[in-house]
Amino acid sequence: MKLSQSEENYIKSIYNLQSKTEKVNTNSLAAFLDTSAASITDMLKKLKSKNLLEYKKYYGFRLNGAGNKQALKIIRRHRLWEFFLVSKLDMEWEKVHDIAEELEHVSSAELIEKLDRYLGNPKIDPHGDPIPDEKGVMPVLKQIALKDLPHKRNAVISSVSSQTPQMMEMLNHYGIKIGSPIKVLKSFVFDGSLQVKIAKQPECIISGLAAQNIFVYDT
Amino acid sequence: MKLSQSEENYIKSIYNLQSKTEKVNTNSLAAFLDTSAASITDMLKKLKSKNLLEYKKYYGFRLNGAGNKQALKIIRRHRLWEFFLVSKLDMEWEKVHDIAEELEHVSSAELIEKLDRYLGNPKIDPHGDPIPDEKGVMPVLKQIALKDLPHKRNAVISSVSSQTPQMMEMLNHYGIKIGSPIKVLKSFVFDGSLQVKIAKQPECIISGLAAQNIFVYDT
DNA sequence: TTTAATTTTTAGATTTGTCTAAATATTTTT
DNA sequence: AAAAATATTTAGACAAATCTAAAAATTAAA
Repeated sequence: MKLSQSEENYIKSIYNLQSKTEKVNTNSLAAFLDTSAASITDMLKKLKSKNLLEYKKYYGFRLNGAGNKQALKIIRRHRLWEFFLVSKLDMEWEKVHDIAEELEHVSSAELIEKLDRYLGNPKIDPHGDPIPDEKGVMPVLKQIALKDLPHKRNAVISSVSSQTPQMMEMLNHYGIKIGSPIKVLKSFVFDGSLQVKIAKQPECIISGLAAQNIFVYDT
Repeated sequence: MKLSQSEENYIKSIYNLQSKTEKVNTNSLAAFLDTSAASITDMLKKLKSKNLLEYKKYYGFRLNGAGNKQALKIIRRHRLWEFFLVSKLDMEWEKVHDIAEELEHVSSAELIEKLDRYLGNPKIDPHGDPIPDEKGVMPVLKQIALKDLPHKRNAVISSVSSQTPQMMEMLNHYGIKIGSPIKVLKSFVFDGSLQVKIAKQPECIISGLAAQNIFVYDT
């Protein structure tokens, strides 16, 4: 099924809202898309007629199986492009969203599968969000504290718990970014500090306290 | 200036037709875009109002300076993406046009400049067409017979003169494709044959006759 | 349980890009 | 140079996606 850019944007937005609330309602989607409630109603009719949506007037709506599948396809494209922009083109992860928003609508299946292979079948995007596979399955990623990551295991930084200026200063210094590949080389029992290798940067030491507040996906 | 996809497609098409005929006329553009003459007239008015076009009713039209600049920007994006698809994603050059047709409308300047750098500032796309630089200047590429290419010079295969099945068989065997990087390692005076290195493939020997019929851009 | 407030939908208009059919201009032919 | 053929433009309509304003349905409040 060939969808217009608008239809794709609506589907993706509904998917995102759905993951937070059970049923999505017109006004919240209107707010999310910064558009009028009337436009939402118009598009809902259209998506319903294409059998992507469960929708009863005045009762809210949610994607059905087919709609969810479409959403995952679009999200997959978006996140793969984000990964590309950061890891290959060296763009900053804060900036790639809007560009990926455009690239995601290029729908060639061959393109996306080759891009995926070229990128090494990444499991999470630069914002730390999981990338659905070619069948639309979200990878299940267990998030653990860096201090609990076994040695030599390839992992990816997923989040940081403390966002104090002091912490941020240190993260910046070590070039620690969401999505950066990381590996623990050695741990020191004395103070819990770790010797780690982050992305392409030289090895460095991270304190035990930092290692408790940095979380990674063990892939 | 932000242009719609349609506007960009018209501009690009006019540019292409212009390179063949002096003035473009309504019907030829309609045929080229597989659309009605009336649509052409509609869009011409729009492009004229945006000052991209010299257009006098019933007298044909052509892009002005600003229009040409826009066209070159779009062509640059198209050809860079084609290069990416072939050289990085390993797609076949016959298949990349349609995908590049979609990618070319993603207009972030930063994206394109970073893509260009990432690809190594290529000068020709996989079809052998030159890629305009970031200022919109088409590179001037001198095309010479492979037999006249100096040793060790980095060149790119641009065309083949003879397209007999026998020739094609040989080209396929050696993996010779338009756009492949090529370098002459050694030449044998006795029969004019050359030892060459093509793309990532192992070194091979090409006959003097073949070397007369294969043309390259000396970059 | 009526009234008030909120949410959602409908009605009708607008913009962009397209179309067909008719009108007009230009070019070619006789 | 008038008629015929061709090319181009205009007029009017249509579909997609949006909007505003008004109507209808639902929910909350008094």
